[in-house]
Amino acid sequence: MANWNGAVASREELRELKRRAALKVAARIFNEKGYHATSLDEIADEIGVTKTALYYYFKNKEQLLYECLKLTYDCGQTARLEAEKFDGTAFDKLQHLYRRFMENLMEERGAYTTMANIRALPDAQQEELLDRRKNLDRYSRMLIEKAISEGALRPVDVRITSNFFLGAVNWILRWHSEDDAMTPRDVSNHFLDLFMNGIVAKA
Amino acid sequence: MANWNGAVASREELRELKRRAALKVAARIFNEKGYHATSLDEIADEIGVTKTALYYYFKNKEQLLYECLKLTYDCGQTARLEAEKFDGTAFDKLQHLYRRFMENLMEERGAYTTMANIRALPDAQQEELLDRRKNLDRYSRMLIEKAISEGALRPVDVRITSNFFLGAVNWILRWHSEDDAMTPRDVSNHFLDLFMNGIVAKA
DNA sequence: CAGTCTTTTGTCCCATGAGTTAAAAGACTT
DNA sequence: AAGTCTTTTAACTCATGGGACAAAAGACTG
Repeated sequence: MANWNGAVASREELRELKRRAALKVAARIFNEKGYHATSLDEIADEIGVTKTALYYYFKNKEQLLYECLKLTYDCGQTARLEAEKFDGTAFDKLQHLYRRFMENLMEERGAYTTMANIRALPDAQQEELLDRRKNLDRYSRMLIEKAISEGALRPVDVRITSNFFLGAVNWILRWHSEDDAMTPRDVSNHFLDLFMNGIVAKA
Repeated sequence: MANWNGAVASREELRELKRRAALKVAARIFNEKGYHATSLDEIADEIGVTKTALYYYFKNKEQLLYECLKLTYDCGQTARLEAEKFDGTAFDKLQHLYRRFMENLMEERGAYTTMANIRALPDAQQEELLDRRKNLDRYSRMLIEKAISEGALRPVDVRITSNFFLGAVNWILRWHSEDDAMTPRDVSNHFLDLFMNGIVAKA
């Protein structure tokens, strides 16, 4: 009974689990202190191994950052893919896109490397990540435009509006912590409400 | 005619001018690459002097960052002070606060070190800057609260709302460049409109 | 133009931290 | 228990960059 599977992880599963754990720690410290200010020794210490052990799992420091950032960008990407599949008007899709995006960010908090400097990466990886962001932004603008032409939204400037909300969303992780009184759901609801309806009292 | 003043700068004025210029360059590079990834040699090179010359004007690298950040936080602070003096309802003051804040940020672009890591600074300076931010946030919340009780705003969650808009504003410098088609005025007008009225079409 | 500031430079020191290598410690197989 | 993987470690190299220092180059005064 070498391995009554499901309970015990295989070699490769174990490896993957350890990678994940390391990424989570790395992401947290990168965010607290910044990429360049964080030493591999520090990350390793926090995990409870030595620096060299990290090199067994990751090619180098850049790779570590790259994978952290990828996890972050996945939050937006999966939200986009979900919204695309979603059946409804552009207005519905827009809401879905941002709701899922916000919730992913707050839940996948381990990946919170939103603020780290992409420029630390080699050009190729930089471009890949920027492309993803661009896709999200493009999709967001497209939906806004469509929702306007459908009459659901008033004729706002698409670029400004998209940046407006993306900014507010990206900022969330700066003030919302894991143990916040408000759940991710609460926050995303409120944000959507503000985005859609503004704050002035209706006459 | 040692110095037909007004045309020629005095020693101290000259010194101040050079400090300013250095800060502007430093701020730009800190933002592009991050504080820790920027070497003093690099900043000095860009200015056209040697690293040691910088030490004549600034105590050390931290000081450089500190002063950059101070300039950034001044944008919010002056906006707050202006708003406080401003005569009008809480609603008017709120608009004024954010309008000036946004415009200051976009105009004083040289100080764009918003995103740099405050944690690189010694605790004392860190606290000082965080206090400033807190003051701005507190004032913003207070105005929102007052404007609600005055009936100008609907009863939104004050904390969420303040963070919502501060996020959108702080993000501006990530996408708005000096030579953008939209002037700071345009952007701030549009942002205020979005903030106040939201995007859904009125029935 | 000698003497005294102020500004800038060239050169050195030294800590930090990324990445390498070879060997040790576990784990799994037969 | 011997042999062969996989995982972790200790010890080293080496480039980078912050900061110190003393000397040089300008500028202003009498």
